[in-house]
Amino acid sequence: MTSTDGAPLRPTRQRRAVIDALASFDDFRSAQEIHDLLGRRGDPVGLATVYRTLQRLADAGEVDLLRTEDGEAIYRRCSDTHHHHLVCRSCGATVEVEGPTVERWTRAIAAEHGYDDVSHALEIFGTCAACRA
Amino acid sequence: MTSTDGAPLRPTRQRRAVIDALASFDDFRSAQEIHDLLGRRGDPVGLATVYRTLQRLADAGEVDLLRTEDGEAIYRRCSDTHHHHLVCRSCGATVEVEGPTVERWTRAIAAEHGYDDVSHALEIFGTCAACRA
DNA sequence: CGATGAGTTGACAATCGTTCTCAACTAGAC
DNA sequence: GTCTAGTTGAGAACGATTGTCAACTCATCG
Repeated sequence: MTSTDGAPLRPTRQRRAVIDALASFDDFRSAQEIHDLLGRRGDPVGLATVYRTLQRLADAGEVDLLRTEDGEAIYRRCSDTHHHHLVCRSCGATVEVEGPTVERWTRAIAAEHGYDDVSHALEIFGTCAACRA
Repeated sequence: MTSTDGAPLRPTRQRRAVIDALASFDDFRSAQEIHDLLGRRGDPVGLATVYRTLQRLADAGEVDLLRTEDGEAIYRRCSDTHHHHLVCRSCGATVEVEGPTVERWTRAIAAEHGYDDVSHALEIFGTCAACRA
């Protein structure tokens, strides 16, 4: 928990493998799915290591971490600017969206109630054009 | 999963106990905390029953279900209108907030990307006035 | 009142995602 | 090559949640 960050973070085969995997898909995947993917791909990485790596990346803000309805953690590489997700509830297709509107609104609402040091989590769910057909 | 709803839902001591417990606090609590609370209060209800009851209530929209950072489910009774939560990240104090701004924004963004049948989840975290001191 | 049957309960086992443990194993610095 | 701190993987451990199933509770009907 002491993300004192001083950690050097060595570039190992395993870390590279996980990062490569993340680069190979555009939707959110669970740690286990990524672990399986690596195994099938012939670049096996221990499950614990996958979890550890994903955790580090998430801490560093290099991947997004979401929770499915039943609390499972799912990951996806992401751009480093603050943004939200528009996720298709049937096929999982994800679009990163952003806009000052919500940012402003949440800050205002929080201030109004005396809350400080504000952050927020917003996910939008819908049915994408393809799935509607 | 077939929430055909036809279920009568008998008002038992246990169900009443859980509902009473929910009425006795204003922040989000985990199923286990509620289970403990009931035990201490001398109105013991089996853990499985607490989970089952909370689930039913959540399905019926009578309680809000949130996920903590580490994926644990936490519950709280709620008003039945659509709203969001402003949660103090240190003491858990919660304020229900709502406003047309976000609703409008999310719908617009979704439409812009061809997404239909939109819903969204927004939680705001911050430090409340009391905790800042 | 007693029989009946569907809904409900609770102790406990079972799942399943995730984290921990720890000895063996690097990657780089000297 | 030697050292040392960081890293890895197999498997155990954990913790929240769900499943199992026999006992129980109620409302209803005779």
